[in-house]
Amino acid sequence: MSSSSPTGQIASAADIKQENGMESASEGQEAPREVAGGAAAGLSPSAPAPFPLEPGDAAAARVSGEEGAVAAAAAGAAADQVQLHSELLSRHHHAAAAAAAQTPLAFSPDHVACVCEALQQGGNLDRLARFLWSLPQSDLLRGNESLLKARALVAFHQGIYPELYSILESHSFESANHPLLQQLWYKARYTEAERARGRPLGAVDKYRLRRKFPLPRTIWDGEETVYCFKEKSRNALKELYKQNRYPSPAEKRHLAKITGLSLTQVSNWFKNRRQRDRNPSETQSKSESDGNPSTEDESSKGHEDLSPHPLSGSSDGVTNLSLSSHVEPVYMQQIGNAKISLSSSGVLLNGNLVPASTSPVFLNGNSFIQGPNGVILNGLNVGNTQTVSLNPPKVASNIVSNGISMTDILGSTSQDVKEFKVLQSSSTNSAATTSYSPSAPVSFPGLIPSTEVKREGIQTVASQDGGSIVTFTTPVQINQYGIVQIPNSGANGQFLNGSIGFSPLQLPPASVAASQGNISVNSSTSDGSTFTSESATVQQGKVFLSSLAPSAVVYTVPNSGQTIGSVKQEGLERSLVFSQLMSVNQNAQVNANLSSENISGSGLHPLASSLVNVSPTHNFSLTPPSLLNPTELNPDIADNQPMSAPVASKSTVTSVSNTNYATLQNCSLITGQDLLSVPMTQAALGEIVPTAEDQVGHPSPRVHQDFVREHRLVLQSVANIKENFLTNSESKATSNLMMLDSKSKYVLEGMVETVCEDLETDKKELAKLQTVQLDEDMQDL
DNA sequence: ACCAATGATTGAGG
DNA sequence: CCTCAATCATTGGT
Repeated sequence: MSSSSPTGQIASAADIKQENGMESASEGQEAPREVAGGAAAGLSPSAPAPFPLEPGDAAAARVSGEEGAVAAAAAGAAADQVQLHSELLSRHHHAAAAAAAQTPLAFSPDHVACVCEALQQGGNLDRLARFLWSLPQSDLLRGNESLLKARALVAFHQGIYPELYSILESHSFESANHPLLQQLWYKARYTEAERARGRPLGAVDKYRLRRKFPLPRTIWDGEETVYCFKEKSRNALKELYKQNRYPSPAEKRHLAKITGLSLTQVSNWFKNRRQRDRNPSETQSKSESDGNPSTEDESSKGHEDLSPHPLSGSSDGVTNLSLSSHVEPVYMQQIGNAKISLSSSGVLLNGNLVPASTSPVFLNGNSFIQGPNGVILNGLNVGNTQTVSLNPPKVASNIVSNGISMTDILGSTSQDVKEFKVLQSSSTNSAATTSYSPSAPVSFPGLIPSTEVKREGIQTVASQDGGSIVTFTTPVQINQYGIVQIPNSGANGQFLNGSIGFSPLQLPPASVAASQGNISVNSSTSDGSTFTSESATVQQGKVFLSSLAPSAVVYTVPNSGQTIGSVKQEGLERSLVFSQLMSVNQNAQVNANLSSENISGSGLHPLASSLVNVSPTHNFSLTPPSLLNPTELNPDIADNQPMSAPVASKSTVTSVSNTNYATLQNCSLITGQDLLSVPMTQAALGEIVPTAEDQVGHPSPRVHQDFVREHRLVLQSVANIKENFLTNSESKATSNLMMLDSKSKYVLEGMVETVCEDLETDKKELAKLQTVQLDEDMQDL
């Protein structure tokens, strides 16, 4: 092209502003876009918003900066290649010599890269072009990213767009280069279109082009965005908004940090959100929050004032979780690029960000499962517009989150600021832990980037009802919010494996599984040093509580008194809802209360309502305060007293004293209709209730008390269980089994990972873990 | 092309 | 610097 166009031309600030309505947010947007992992780009074409343009245009400006010196020097040298050459050679002649051996040119790839970068920085594309021309087609340089980038720049500069596209699509560039390359990509498209059209493009035209030519994954992380914000960011914002419409600056900062958005964006978001909530008339929005316009947080709005929630007071941040009982609008939180919708009977598990705040509020609510046949929250809430508030368990001051001292995280506590820090106390500093970077900041509690966790394998799960076996062919994934997505393939409910990771400071992870009247609640927690997980499942009116970990919190909801619209499904015979949160302390007891009504009515088996009551003798620091705010449920039970609900007459209760903690595996398996299986790996628990043994036997697997430190062990165990499950189920063709499959392990990982703030690192680490796990699975199979 | 949703901007007020 | 109200611009759907 005309040499007159400087690098900056790629996108002038003004230009950019026009192209990007959110230009002011560019700083913030840039990051998010880079980070994410990708999910099927194909599904959602939504390309990231117009890039931030910093890089491109900034180049010129930046020249004067730190890099300026280098760039200038290099550019100058470029003017005299020979000189530069000799300089470089003299300085690195060893490497250069090596390179020289193969090519006529005495540049080592590093040198070339250096020069390319320098020229790019200097904006001297013509010289860069000449320099590139002078380079040999050395294999050594072939994969060099700097060189490729330079070539792309030159191609753009010269208007050779096909080549530009080719370059951009042929090499996976580092995320650091994405913004610039994305600009090139789009700008080239615009230019092409403009030429073809013979007139300047309007904003809409450019938008169409962006949609038409989505960025190749080589220069885009694939993170899906909606209106420029990533879903996860949006969810995080929503979560906080539910609790506090007026976040403090600290909260905003933290939110900005975890969402990757800029502070301005966060502020704008809240501002807009408030405004739009205020006058719904003008712009009814809010609908999107949970996919369910009708319910959603409207409730909160309705009765809540606009003032920020105290969050510390007795009210402790109230999270309003409202689930719609509507049959059709099954909402599934969108994760990554995959949009999975559940069928009417589907179960939805939506784990949202669970903010851990230093203030006494921990909501792990927000996660819910919604479906015509049942609504389940991370163990929290069920039913329409129920308000659930949980008090955070008190945590010992010495809690460390994977290496991060609480103090750091809680530093702002005094300000009554809810910091979203997630603490992962489990496996504290255990060096054994394979892979996660302890120091990494946490982005979302117990979550794993969806892309990381996504599992494509086919999950076979037998549904209870009708004994039909449902196979999941769709990927199940857990996203950063700990959301477990399980595509619901049929009319019959499926089970969900929960185990949504909560940070230790938060409520114990509770996950729920439900299928046609079956609910399983799986929660895991840790008490600083012990990582445990419990699970409770209800199937066909049965409840399985496999183990209680210290600090475990369990909710129970006697169905009897409660009218939980969403939970009581038509087709659902017996539904169990845990509405009551109980805190478990030393003598923690968890009682699941099943309403006989539900159970009996459906002609369940005797075992129909079986409970496992576990009382860990373990002493943990978490104190009572973690309760479910019963206000709407059972006011009388509202206190931190461990509550034991009356056991339904028909229910069988098994109680187990666990001196230690339960392992995750306990909850990995849920047996079929007549079975109650509560595999306890702990010796103490050992012989638990193998009710119907013909069922999957229990894998009892090797449970390691210290599995806490060895995630892999745990994972492996899970794998084994899975295997067993499969085996058994096969033998019993029709066996109705429910299993919390391997997904749980991901959850586990996620919990561990929670501590990591550095997504990049997380991903890598996770990938490793996952790989290991997969390998193990493969072997097992 | 139309429209709704949503992020950003602007100006006023505190 | 923050919030609010009004409004603009982009995005996403149809």
